[in-house]
Amino acid sequence: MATTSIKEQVYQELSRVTHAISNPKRMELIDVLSQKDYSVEELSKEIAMSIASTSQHLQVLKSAKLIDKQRQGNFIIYSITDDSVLRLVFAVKELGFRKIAEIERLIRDFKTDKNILESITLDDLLIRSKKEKIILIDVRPEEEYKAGHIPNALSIPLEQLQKRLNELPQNKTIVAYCRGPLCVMAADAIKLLNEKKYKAIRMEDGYVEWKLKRQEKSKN
Amino acid sequence: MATTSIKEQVYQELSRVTHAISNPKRMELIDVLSQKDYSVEELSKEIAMSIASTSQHLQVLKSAKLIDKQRQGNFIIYSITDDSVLRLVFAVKELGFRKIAEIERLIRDFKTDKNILESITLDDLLIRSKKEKIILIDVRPEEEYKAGHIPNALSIPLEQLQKRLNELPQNKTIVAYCRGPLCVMAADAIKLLNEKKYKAIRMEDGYVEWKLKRQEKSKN
DNA sequence: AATCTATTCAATTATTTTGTTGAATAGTTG
DNA sequence: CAACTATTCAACAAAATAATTGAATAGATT
Repeated sequence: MATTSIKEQVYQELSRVTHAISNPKRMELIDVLSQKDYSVEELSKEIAMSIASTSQHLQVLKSAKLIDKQRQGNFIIYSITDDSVLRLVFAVKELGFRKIAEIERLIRDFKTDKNILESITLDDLLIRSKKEKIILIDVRPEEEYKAGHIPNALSIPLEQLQKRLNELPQNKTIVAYCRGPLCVMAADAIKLLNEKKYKAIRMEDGYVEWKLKRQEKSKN
Repeated sequence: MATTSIKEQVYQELSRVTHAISNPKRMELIDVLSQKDYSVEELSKEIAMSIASTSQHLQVLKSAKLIDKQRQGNFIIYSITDDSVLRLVFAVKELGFRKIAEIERLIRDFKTDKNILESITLDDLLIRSKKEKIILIDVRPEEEYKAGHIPNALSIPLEQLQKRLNELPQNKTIVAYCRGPLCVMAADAIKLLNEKKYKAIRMEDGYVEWKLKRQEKSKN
């Protein structure tokens, strides 16, 4: 019993995984990388942090095997190692969103602030789309859409929405989604669409949530 | 943009959850509590740490809403708040066991050390039990068995096994389980049984793993 | 081969975390 | 209601973490 037991060593190693996600910025990095692979420079902009610090956080994530890297020309591109990382982050959010009162309050404030009166989930979308014809739009950057999107979704990045309004029918319900519950893009899209008298609602879930849900269903 | 955005605040709050499980001892505490509710004193013994430190760790887990407490007579009994905590820990292990080479090595050493030549999973058990009659025994402390166990399992705590050998048939396969992959109890039981010429194998999954698997199936 | 540039490393400082010991607290039981 | 005891708090020292700046590195391009 002089040496640490194997059990303790395993817990020690496991805590490297949890330590890696125990920092807000690193969690945000994983969230961004869940949408699409990115370079250090792009990630640094996305999480509003110096390149050196971003790189340092990426090292931590890499050593915990949560992300991989790969050179592409001048850039080094980081990516999520596999879907078990998505499931881990999903489990954290599932717990946090439901149980931490402070988070519930923040999300409520967020919705009030963005004037999000109505929003639906993936399940709601499925049910509604059986009753009526729904136009589903993906307002994330086109690159993220290309990397993967919900079937039948139309790619209309937020910054192009104003110009491309004519592609959308006034008489049908439009559902917009982006990166997920914490992302503002879909909310901004809804605001614009509502001003232009479209019938538009936000979906909180994004592509990653859809992907995880689909996997779960196909497993049984 | 002077104040931190809501998104940042949410990540900050979420990181309290991940921070709570980012410590080996706290992770072990959750694992123990996953089996059954326990008092501070009992937990302190179980994780081999001073009562004051154990209590301190329990505070952290409580403030992240991972555990609850409740007084029972002279004792304060801690418990897992709900199954989303089990799912979170499961996700961490799923990732760690599969991806961290160091953990794989430790588990391999553990099996070699304990001379675990053969071990099966829950899925294997299901398949095998359709072909032949299998005796499933739960070698955890009786209290944990009472708090919940796999259906049709017989409770034979490890320390009673020697005395109660006569309850087990020599001609059938015996499968023993305990708290899960990191627990030594089932391995010790197998060793004893094999010495006594029983045909016995270890199941790596425990009650918690069974519970999660059942939920997943019933969801779809 | 030399230059260019994205990325990583190194050193530093302020802050946070961990585990101990011993004292304080609060709730129960006789 | 007094004594008891499990639990928590407080204070401390050692260790680890986070973010910055500026220098070094390692590929790619010309």
